[in-house]
Amino acid sequence: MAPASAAEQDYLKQIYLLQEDMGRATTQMLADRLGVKPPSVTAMIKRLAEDEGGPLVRHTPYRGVELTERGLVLALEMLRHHRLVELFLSELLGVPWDQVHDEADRLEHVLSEDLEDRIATKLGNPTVDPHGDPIPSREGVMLERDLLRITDLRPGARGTVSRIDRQEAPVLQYLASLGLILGAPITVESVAPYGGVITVRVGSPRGEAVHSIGEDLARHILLTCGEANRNQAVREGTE
Amino acid sequence: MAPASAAEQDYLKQIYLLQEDMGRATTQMLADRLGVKPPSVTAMIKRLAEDEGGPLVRHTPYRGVELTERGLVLALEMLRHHRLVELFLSELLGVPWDQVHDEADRLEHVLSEDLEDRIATKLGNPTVDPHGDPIPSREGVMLERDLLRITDLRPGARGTVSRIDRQEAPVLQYLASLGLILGAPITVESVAPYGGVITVRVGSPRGEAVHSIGEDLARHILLTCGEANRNQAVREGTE
DNA sequence: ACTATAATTTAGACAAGACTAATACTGAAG
DNA sequence: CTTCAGTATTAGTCTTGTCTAAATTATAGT
Repeated sequence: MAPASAAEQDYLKQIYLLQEDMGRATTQMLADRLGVKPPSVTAMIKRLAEDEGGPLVRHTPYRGVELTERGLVLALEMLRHHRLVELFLSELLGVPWDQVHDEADRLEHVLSEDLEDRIATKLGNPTVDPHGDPIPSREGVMLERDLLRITDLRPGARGTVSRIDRQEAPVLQYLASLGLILGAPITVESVAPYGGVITVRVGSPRGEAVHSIGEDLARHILLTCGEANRNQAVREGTE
Repeated sequence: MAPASAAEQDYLKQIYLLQEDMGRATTQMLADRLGVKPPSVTAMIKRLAEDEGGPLVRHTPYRGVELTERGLVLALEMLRHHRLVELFLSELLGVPWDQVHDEADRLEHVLSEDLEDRIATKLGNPTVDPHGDPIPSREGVMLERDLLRITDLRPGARGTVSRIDRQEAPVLQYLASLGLILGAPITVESVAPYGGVITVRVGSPRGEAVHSIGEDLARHILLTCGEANRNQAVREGTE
């Protein structure tokens, strides 16, 4: 549909992800995530902003960048490719959890529409990937799920790990070693008042292991919580 | 093992293929196959010849180019990737046999060694791809098969289609429409003396359709022939 | 042996993407 | 209101891989 180089696709995807979880995308943040120096980002943004066939991003100098409608479509297409491939590798080839992300990062750019469709069909048109991240539909729509970050719960709250919003293999390995994998039931034991440390019990309500997790990491673990917990579980200040 | 860009990999693969089926690789032939102009080929050959870490090709100006040991290893690795992917797409995702080539051409460059292994294992370490082309082993060894080109048979000879040495989708579609697919039994009906046209009967010895095929195309259809046919089937001049 | 044609290579240009060094802007603290 | 630290941008360079136009070499035909 739209011809964009692999590099352009990477930038668009990353701008989308930053908008989603930081609220905005700055030159610096993009440089970090893409493993590139800031001037390279500025240069690419310029190219994306004056793409023949319409701008893919809107750039306010010194103020950051945001996707246009066209850019969003391409970003979501990449995200769909990426997450479908992750699930495909995991389900059909047994690639370990923590490795699918890196493989998918390379494969996503060379996936034809036809192959995308075949993979989606083979997997039964899935809506989430192996990390619990939502897979956009062909039309760019993602399933809304009512998830809460561990950091938004108060002690005593319980839930099931449903999404992990980090992709670095070592981080995922570490979490898995604590039993923090998709579907694991957990209970928040305590939240250190200023320390930024959260203690969770992993497994059945009264069994298993208890682990302390830094706030930075805990923020990326999302849970589904039963109705019971939902109302009073949210910390103040989150609204 | 060796870092080579996608473009370099394409050149090495194509040089290998040309050496294999033309005996040598010239600038022009490479330009045609790679969809590139001759000066680009010369430039790339120069780069391949003075690769840091040892030359990948040997170039005799105006005389063509050939792979070094190092270049051969890389070429075979690409060929393995390509053919494994073809089979994978065909077997596990039902991609039609005339399309797998083009998909594989893009995927071959982003396949990790780990993924290569997983695919090979999943497919039972296959030795031929959907076109009957041999898949090199991890060590770069290919199964030797005793195949004869249709053009090397004389009238009356019989055999089974076992390899088709063309990859263009329209050509493959055409052959399939004549029933010339892997495993089809055929009989050579006649060979026009100077015309370059060969007539074959497709299907059981006395049934089915008869088709005329140009020599250029027929040369790319390889057969397994029973012992009976083997000895006297070979045209003179082939040794 | 000589010459026309075809194939090859050289020369020089360009686009994509990245980098470093230098400059400009923003925002927070005094 | 000024200053300073941090972030962003510009300017200029490099590499990869491609192109066109021009020059060179090989080869086939007489």
